[in-house]
Amino acid sequence: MWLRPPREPRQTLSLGRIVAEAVALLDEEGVARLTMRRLAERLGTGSTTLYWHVKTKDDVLDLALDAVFGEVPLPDAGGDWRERVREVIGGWRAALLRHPWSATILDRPLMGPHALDHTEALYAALAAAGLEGPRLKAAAYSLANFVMGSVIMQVTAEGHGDAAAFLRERAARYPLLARHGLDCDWDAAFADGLGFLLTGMRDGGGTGAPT
Amino acid sequence: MWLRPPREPRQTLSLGRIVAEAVALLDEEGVARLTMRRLAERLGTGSTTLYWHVKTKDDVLDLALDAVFGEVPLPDAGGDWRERVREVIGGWRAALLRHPWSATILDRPLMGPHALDHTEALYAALAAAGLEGPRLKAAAYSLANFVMGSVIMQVTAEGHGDAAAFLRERAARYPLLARHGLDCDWDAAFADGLGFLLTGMRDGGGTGAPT
DNA sequence: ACCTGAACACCGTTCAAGT
DNA sequence: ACCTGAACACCGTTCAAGT
Repeated sequence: MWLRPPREPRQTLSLGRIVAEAVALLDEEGVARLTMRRLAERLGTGSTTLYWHVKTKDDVLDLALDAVFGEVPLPDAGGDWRERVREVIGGWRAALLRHPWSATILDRPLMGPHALDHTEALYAALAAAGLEGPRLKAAAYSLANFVMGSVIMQVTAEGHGDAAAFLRERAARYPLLARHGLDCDWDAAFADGLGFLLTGMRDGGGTGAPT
Repeated sequence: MWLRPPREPRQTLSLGRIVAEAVALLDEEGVARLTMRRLAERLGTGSTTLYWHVKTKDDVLDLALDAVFGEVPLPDAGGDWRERVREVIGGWRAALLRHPWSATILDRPLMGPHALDHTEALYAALAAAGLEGPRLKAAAYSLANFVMGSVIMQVTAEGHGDAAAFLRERAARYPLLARHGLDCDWDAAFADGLGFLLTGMRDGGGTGAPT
């Protein structure tokens, strides 16, 4: 008895533990290192064991992404609707930027419980502003597209080398880009864009049909 | 001589041929099937041969994505600036939607010559509207984010099962989503959102600072 | 119900070698 | 300059088998 190795007090595996470890792995090592084998290793199991808890590696990614949305607190109702929208959308942005790998992973349905809770909250904030029908839908759609796009653009820009220097060398061909593409204040650009959308969806804009 | 196999009149390999074949492969078989081996097979070479023309598989993806931008005609200057912006942004959207795999690939720097030409054209259209400085930048940023987000959202929504039915079952928990998340008219939603942005960036919106 | 190991059919990439 | 083959160090996933 005493000579036997002291029976690893390792917690039993569970979906929750798998997802938490996946997020940690993604944070620490990046998306390319998320491997069923590597994940299992960090959990102290064989890779094939994961397949009892999860159907495929894609499941792990879906769950990890939803966990990011789970970090965002839901806004409380009431108050200025504009402020509430800024809170929801800003919350998404902050959470996604905290986990840059999520930008690489945004090309999958946001149908997890946390994502849905937040999307519903966004609709609620817009409905409180008096929007309804296709107009409400268009507003929610635009805002969601805008955040997703922002995060992806920022993460990829920050991740890949010195684009500014690259553009400066080509200032002759791309004068406007070279002048403005540099020294990004991402937060300000984001706030401005959000401002455009918010005032746009108040002041008509209607079906946006070309004239 | 006559008995020898008739010396494959196979065109010599070139970067152009590799990229064209990669786009065809992506269109026909999807992003998961883009493999250096599979690509080489379609080109009638060994997979390792590709590495003389290309440094890594990522290069192939970068080139394929830029080729998509290359399909979009550049807008001619002049005319209503709003119409011109709609032309550029709508052109991006159409081209990206024609190659749904591109949505999965948008998390990489859009620094290819075609992408840069179009981004410069977008800046030019906005500059023609009188925008300048950080305001111009914010406008371009918002528009680019919006298209990218739109394409990604639409492609993933269309690619993955019946989200509408899923939401209908959960109408109790997500009432607004269940009511509006269905029967999407993507084109209308896109046009509306673009309208929001265009009117927003004309009518002030300023730094979008919260009040 | 949960975990394991061996095995299958793949990957991207390197490199010495050929023409 | 361009192409080839063999080889390395990996992948996701299945499945029969164990407890």
